[in-house]
Amino acid sequence: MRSRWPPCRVRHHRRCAYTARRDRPGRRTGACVARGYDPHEIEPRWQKAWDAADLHRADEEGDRPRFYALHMFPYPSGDLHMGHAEAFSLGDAVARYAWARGFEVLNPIGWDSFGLPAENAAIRRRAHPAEWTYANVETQAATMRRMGFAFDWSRRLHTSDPAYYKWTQWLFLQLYHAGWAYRGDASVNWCPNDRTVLANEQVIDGRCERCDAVVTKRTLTQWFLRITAFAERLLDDMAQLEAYWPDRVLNLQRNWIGRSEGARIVFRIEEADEAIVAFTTRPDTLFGATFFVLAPEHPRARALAERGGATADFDEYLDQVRRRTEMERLATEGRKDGVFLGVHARNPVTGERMPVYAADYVLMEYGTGAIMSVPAHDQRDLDFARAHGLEVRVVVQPPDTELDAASMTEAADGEGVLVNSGPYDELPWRAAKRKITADLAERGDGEPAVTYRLRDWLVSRQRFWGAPIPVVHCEDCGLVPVPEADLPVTLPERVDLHAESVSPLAADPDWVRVACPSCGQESRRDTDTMDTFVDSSWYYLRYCSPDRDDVPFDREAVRRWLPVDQYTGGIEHAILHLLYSRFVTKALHDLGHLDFVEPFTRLKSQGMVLMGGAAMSKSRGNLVEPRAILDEYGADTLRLTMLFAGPIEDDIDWADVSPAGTFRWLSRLSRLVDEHTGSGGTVEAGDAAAGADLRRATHRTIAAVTADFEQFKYNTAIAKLMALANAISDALRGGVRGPAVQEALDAVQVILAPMAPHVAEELWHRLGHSDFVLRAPWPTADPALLVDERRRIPVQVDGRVRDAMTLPVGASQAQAEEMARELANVARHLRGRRVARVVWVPDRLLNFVVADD
RNA sequence: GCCGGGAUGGAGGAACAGGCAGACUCGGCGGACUCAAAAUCCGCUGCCCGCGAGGGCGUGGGGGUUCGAAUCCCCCUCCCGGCACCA
Repeated sequence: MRSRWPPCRVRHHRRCAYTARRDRPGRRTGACVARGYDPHEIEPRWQKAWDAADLHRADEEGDRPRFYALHMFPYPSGDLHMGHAEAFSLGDAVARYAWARGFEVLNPIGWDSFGLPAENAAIRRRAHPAEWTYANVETQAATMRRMGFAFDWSRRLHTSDPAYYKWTQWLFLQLYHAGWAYRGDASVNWCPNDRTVLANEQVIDGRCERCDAVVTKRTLTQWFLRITAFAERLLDDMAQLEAYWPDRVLNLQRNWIGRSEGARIVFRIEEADEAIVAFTTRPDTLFGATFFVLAPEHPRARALAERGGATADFDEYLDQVRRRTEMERLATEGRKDGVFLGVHARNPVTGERMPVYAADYVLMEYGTGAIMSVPAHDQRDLDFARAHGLEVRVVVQPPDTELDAASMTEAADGEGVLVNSGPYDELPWRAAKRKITADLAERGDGEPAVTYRLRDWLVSRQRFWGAPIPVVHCEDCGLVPVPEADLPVTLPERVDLHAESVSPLAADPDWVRVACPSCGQESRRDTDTMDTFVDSSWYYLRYCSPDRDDVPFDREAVRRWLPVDQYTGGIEHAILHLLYSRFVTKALHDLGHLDFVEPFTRLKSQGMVLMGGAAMSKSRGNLVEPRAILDEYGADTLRLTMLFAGPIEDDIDWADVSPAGTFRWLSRLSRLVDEHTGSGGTVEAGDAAAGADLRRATHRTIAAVTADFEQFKYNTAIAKLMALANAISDALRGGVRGPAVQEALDAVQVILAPMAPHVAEELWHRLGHSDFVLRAPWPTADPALLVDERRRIPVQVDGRVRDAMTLPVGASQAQAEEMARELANVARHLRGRRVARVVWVPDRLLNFVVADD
C-alpha cells in the first residue's frame, strides 16, 4: 500500500523509526527522525576507518606511559546481554579516556570459553561443545564490533584453545611442584544433577549455583589448591587496595576469608592414652566447659566410641548424618542431635571429666573438628546441653544482667568479667583470654591460634569441557606430573557426553591410556578437568603476549603492562574470580614469575541491568537485548543511556531509562554542530560578554567533567555536557558566533568520545578536524576562566533565604551588608527587629541573625 | 545474629568540604509550527495557601549540635547485599 505521506527526505537508514512508522502505523515511534544524525550510517563508517588505521592496537614500543585497562572477559552463552553492554561501555570509557589522557593503552578482549553450559548444550544438540562455544563467541564478537568497543583484537584469546590451556596446565604444575596443588580426601559438595563436585564458593544456600539442585556431601579424592596458605596475605595485602577497590568488595572478601583469633587447647582423653585438640575463640570461658564435641567425621571419633563401648550408637549416628543433605543438616539448628561416645575429656584447668559427644553441629572442615562446649556462653552449646541434660556453668558475668545457669535459654556470648574461674576471677574477659592462653601455652596444653573460614580451593571437575589436569597415575610411581614439554594434554576430538556412570574423559579408554612419563609402563591419565575459575585466574597475564608458545607470558611485556591499572567487572565476581586471581598472582610471585603481588591496582564494579525491578530473562518475558536497541538507535545511544542512567555501581532498571531521550539529545547536539558550521565565518559577531560567558561555561565544564571521569561519575559528566550544550544553544540564539562556540563544541566532542565514540568522531570531523578524536588530547581548563567576576549571593534573615544579590567576587562584608539591607524583601523582614549578628561567608552567603526582644 | 550499603519530586538521579535542595534527563501540562500527526522549537512542572507580591511546609521517622543540616551526632523504622551450627 502506498503511503499518502511524502517519503522522508532525510538521508537515513531504512530502520529509521520514521520509515518504520509509515510501514507500521500502530507502532509507537522512537525518536529516529533526526535530521543529520543517522547512527546506522555513521557508526559502521567510523568503525571501518578505525580498523583501517589500526587505531586501537596497543603499542609495545614507544615511550608514552602505559595503561592497562581490562574488563572481565565474558562467558560465551549466546549473544551479549544488556549487562555486558553496560559493563563494556564502562570498560571502553575507561580505556578511551586513558588514550585521551596521553597513555599507551592495552584494552584486550577474550573469552572464558570453557564451562559446563557448553557441555549441556552439546548433549542437547548431539554436537561437540566446541561448536556451540565458538559459534557464540563469534556472535558476541560481532555485537562487540557493532558497539564500537576499542579493543585490540589482535590479542584476542579463548581459554578453551589448546594454545591457552597448555599454560593453564603449566600453572597447575607450577602450583603442584610448589606443594600448593594436592590430592586429598574430603567431604565435598556434590551436585547430583551436574554430576560433578563443586567448590565451596559454588554452593549457594545448599544448592548448586548453576542448576539449583540440592547439593549432597560425598567423600572423594580430589585436587585442591592451597589457597588457605595465603589467607593471611590475602587479608594483609588488602591494605594496598583499600583506596582503589570498592569497600564493598574488600568487605565481602574479608567475610569470606573469615579470620578468627583464639587458641588451640589440648584435652586429654580419660579412658585412652591420647589427646584431642579443640579450637576456640573464647579461651576465657574454659572454666565453663562442661562437655566436649567431635565432628562425626573426626578421624578419632570411631576409635573413641569403640573405647567407650558406644560403637553401635556411633555407627548408626554417622550413617544417619552421612545421608543428610546440607539443607537437612542446617535444619537441625536449634534442636541439636548427637551421640555420647562413652569417654571423657579432662578439662586442663578444672581437672573435671567432661563427657565426649559426636554431633554434626561441629564441622570437620573448620578449626580442628573438635570443640570444648561452654553452654552458658555459646548458643549452640546451650541448645545441645538443654537437649541432653548437661551442666550449664556461668563463668563470664556480663555487666548488665544477672545470669541464672539453671534457667537461661540465651547464651551470654558477649563481654563480661570472669567468675567461677579460680585464679582468673574478676579479670575482664579480653585480659582473661590472653592470660589463660599464655598459661596453657606455658604448660604445653595449648597455644594461640588463628583459623579461617576460607577452605582450600577444590578444582577437580568430573566434566569434559575444561583443561585436563596434567597428571598421570602410575601403579609404581604414583602421581606423575606430565612433563612441561608434553603439554598441552589436549581433549579428545570425539566425545561421548552421555555416559552416566563415569566422567566423559574416563569413558574414553584410548584417551586415558598413556605411558608413565617416569617409568614408561602403561598408566592412566587423570580424568578430571579443572574448574574454569583456574582458566580465568591468570588470563590478564596472557594478554601481554598471547601468541608466545614457549612461555605463558613474556616477562618483559608483563613488566611493561602489569599490574592492571584499571579492572572493571561485575560485583558477582567479588569473591570467586577476584580472590582466585589474587591468590594465583601471589603464588606466581613467590615462584619468581612475577614481581608484584596484587594483579589489579584499581577495581570498579558496575551494577546489574534489570527490567521492571527483576533480572531479565526470556521466561519472565522481560528480556531486552542489545541488538534490538542497536537496531533502533545505534551503539552510541545504547552506551550513553547506560552511562547516564545513574552511578555506574548502582543497578539500572531499563524500565526507568529512556534511550529515546538519549537519541534526541545526540540529534540535538548534531544539529547544534551543523548550525555552528553553517553559520558562516569565524567572526565574533555576537555580544562579547555573552561569548565570554560561554567560554567560562566551557572551561567550568571541562574542569568538572574531568573530576567526574576520574571518579567514574559518567552520569554527572553527561549531565554537565548536556548543560553545556544548552548553554551553546542559548549562545547561538543570542547571536554568539565563532571561536567561543567552536571551542565549546570541540570540548564536547573530546569529552563525549569515550562514551559515544562514533557520533563524537563524526561531529569532530564536521567541526573541521582531520585526525581521529581519539588522538585529540583531553581539554584542559584555563584557570583564569574558572573564576567568576561576579556571583549571586543569597541573603538570609535568620537562616531563611529572603532574597539574593549579585556582587563582584571578593566583595567585602560591609559592601554586602549595605547592598543587602536595601533589598526590599530583606528590609521587610528586618523591619522592627534587631540584628544580633551577621554571618558572612565570602562570595557565598550573607545571613542576618535577628534577636527578638 | 554479625558485617557492609541505602531511603531526596510522578521516575532515574544531582548537590565540592555544613551555606539558594531538586542540576541533567524522563514523564506530564501549555504554546508555536502543521490541513493533521510525527519530528522540532519555546515555556511551566516538589507540596500547600495566595489574584499577586509573597508566605508556610519539605531530603524515611524522632531528637540533638549550629546563625544555618539531605550533609555532623544519638535513637528508631524499612529496604538491599554479604556471611552464618565457623566454635
